[in-house]
Amino acid sequence: MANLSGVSVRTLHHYDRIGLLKPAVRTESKYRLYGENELLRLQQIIFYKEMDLSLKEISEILDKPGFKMIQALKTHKDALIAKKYRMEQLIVTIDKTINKIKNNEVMAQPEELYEGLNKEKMLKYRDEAIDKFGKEAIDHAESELMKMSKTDFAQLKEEADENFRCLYLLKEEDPESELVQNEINLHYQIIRKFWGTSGTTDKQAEAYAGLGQLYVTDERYTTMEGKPQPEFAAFLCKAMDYYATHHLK
Amino acid sequence: MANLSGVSVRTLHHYDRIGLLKPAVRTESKYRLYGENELLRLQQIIFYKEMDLSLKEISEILDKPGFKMIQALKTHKDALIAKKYRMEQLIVTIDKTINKIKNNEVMAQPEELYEGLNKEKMLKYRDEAIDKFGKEAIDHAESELMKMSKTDFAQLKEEADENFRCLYLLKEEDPESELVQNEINLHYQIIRKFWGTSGTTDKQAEAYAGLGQLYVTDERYTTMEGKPQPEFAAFLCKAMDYYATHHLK
DNA sequence: TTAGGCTATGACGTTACGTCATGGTAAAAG
DNA sequence: CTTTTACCATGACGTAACGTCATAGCCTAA
Repeated sequence: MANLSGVSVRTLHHYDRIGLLKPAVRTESKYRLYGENELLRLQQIIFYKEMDLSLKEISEILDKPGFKMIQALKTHKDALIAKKYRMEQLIVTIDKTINKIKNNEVMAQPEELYEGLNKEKMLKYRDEAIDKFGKEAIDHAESELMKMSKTDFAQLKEEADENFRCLYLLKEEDPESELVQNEINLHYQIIRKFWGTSGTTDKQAEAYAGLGQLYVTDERYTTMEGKPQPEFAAFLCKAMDYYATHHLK
Repeated sequence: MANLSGVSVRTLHHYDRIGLLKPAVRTESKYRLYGENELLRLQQIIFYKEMDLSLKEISEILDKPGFKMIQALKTHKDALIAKKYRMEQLIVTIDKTINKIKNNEVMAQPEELYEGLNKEKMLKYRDEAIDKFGKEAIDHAESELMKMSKTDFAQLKEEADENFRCLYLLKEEDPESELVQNEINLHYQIIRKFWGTSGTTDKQAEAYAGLGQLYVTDERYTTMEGKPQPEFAAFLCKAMDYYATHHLK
């Protein structure tokens, strides 16, 4: 049986033990003898294993017919798509890391963290943020930022600026429209990078909505070309609040 | 430390035990106290974990600098690419399977196996093949085929025919040229689907070369539009033999 | 009869922790 | 000063799917 199918003897033992594939008969000397039915079942098992299903899932599929099976396969397909996506992300990240090492870019120093930004302003923002979100969160965020290289940081800042410009252009749209919400989602992802990803999801949701309030109450954060934009601030606040309540659990 | 970093206390215990991350000090009551250095190291660990590296790999990377690290990352990247590719294949397979189930295509019955082909001829071929490659291989091949649905089988047949036509068009080329060898490789893959994938690689190589001989000695297999093509048969034989000796170990 | 080759069972190893269970500690509450 | 509350530590078992011995029985050809 093992030779015919290509699986190991140990594997057959294992399948026997867990009840996935029992031998047709057991001789008096305890030898496992398999028949044609067992071979066919084994081949099904191998097939589903190739599709990365767990043995538990396989036995559920093999012992039930039709509809359930499609459901299981679809679920599994989604999982595979997610995995594939993850692989892609990781590949990109690795490439970036390799480049960083090659360029001898070391982790940024704390002093450089706010480089390129108005230092005073940032420190004020920092204090305010500590009040709003707690010292732990900010400490965490800073340690996250410190792990980034200069180019990474510059890129993140660029992304954030671009995103902000996009949102500004959408300020006449419905804050709850898909268009706006997509951009808000991007905003949230970027902000998360500044914060790091600590805290539970609902705490994060709360904090994110809170950040929206911050935009409204402090026009410094919604000033375009020197001019305060209170309506834009209100728009942002609505969009962020909607996002927090509807997309962050 | 656990709160700051987001990992569990158990995880810290684990890292301590395996020596990946030791606390800075241990109080008299055995409490683990971590300092800033440990926090930074932990964040590195988390970073590499996100990249799907094993803890062993991480400790190797963190305890050695520069070049080795790039090497490790590249190796890992290749692995990720392979995984991603695998995911893609699996997704396609699952889709096909779902479609098959939806179309209520059951596994083909043995009688239908040679449907569309000249039955007599096929049975003769079958006997001959059993002589050549042994009963086991043919039995296995048939059970493989039986697992296929009708459309699958038709598709495989179509692929085989197309491949055969291509090879015929290449009959004036050098049998060892890359062009021909690529098509021969495809031919081998298709033949393998008929055979299943049982047996060791060298046995398969032997059998594949033997199949070439079969083409030469029996013109039935290289008859185009009713006319035997002995030169084409010889060409095929050379190409297959070269492929078997050079690409099949 | 014996050696070679196959089989069975049992148990430990692998990865990266999760999840108890038991018991000690530290600091706040009473 | 004691209790409560909230952490902390160690130890051990569980997970998925077998691989890898170790020990011992079985079958068959020479």
